Amino acid sequence: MTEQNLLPLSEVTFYILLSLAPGAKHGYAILKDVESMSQGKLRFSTSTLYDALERMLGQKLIDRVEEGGAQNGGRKRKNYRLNKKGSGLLAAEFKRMQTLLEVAAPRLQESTR
Amino acid sequence: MTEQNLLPLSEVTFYILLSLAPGAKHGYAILKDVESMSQGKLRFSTSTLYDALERMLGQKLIDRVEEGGAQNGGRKRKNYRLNKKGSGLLAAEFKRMQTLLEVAAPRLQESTR
DNA sequence: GTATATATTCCGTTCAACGGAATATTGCGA
DNA sequence: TCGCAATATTCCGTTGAACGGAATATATAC
Repeated sequence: MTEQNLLPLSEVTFYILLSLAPGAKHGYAILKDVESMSQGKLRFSTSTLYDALERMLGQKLIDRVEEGGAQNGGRKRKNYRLNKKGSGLLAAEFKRMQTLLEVAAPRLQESTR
Repeated sequence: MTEQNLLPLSEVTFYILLSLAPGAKHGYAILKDVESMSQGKLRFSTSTLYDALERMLGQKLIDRVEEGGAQNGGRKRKNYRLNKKGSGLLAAEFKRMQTLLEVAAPRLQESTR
């Protein structure tokens, strides 16, 4: 999987990476963070979020770091941390969007003339 | 279907709207246009393109305008034209991306510190 | 006329995204 | 300590966008 093949990022992937950029978080915290980042406009269902986290682990964009907490057999909160590949991909998507906006701007003018 | 529900646009939808902004085109011409717009980096399969065009017709983002050409019973080239809803949606997606970049920029800094 | 480029349609597969319910854990006030 | 709300994760089934690739049709050039 080259970086190019992963672009463009889906909205959920982009927001997860963005949410983890300042530091590790567990799933539910990401959910709330995205909600506030988007002024409540964006709300992913839990399945969408956790599906995406699993996928991103498989793609090696993020790492899971266990937290002390729940006892044996119980569920633990799982923390996720951006790794090098993940932050590189986030930066690449950022650039992709910037470039796209530059390409799009002059055409947008034409559509409203 | 409100405009919000259609956002974010998929890459193929965005590029189709963008390609039609300067004027009507038929499917294959859009395909070639997108290729050149992206300096050959982006190439949709024909099924992806024509699937998207059908969907966008259903969503009333574009209109089909028949062209003189092929005789009775044969296939005609079909031209597609951006309508008001389509160009509005393109503008909305443009703004969405701009806003997203603004939100993302400070976080990107943090991820590379 | 036949090869090549242009153009559209069709078929089957995969997988991200989703709603929503079920399950589990933590914190807190009465 | 009981119970309730908030926090947090997992599970299930469905849908539809995106895709590769083949088939089909038409136009153009030689």
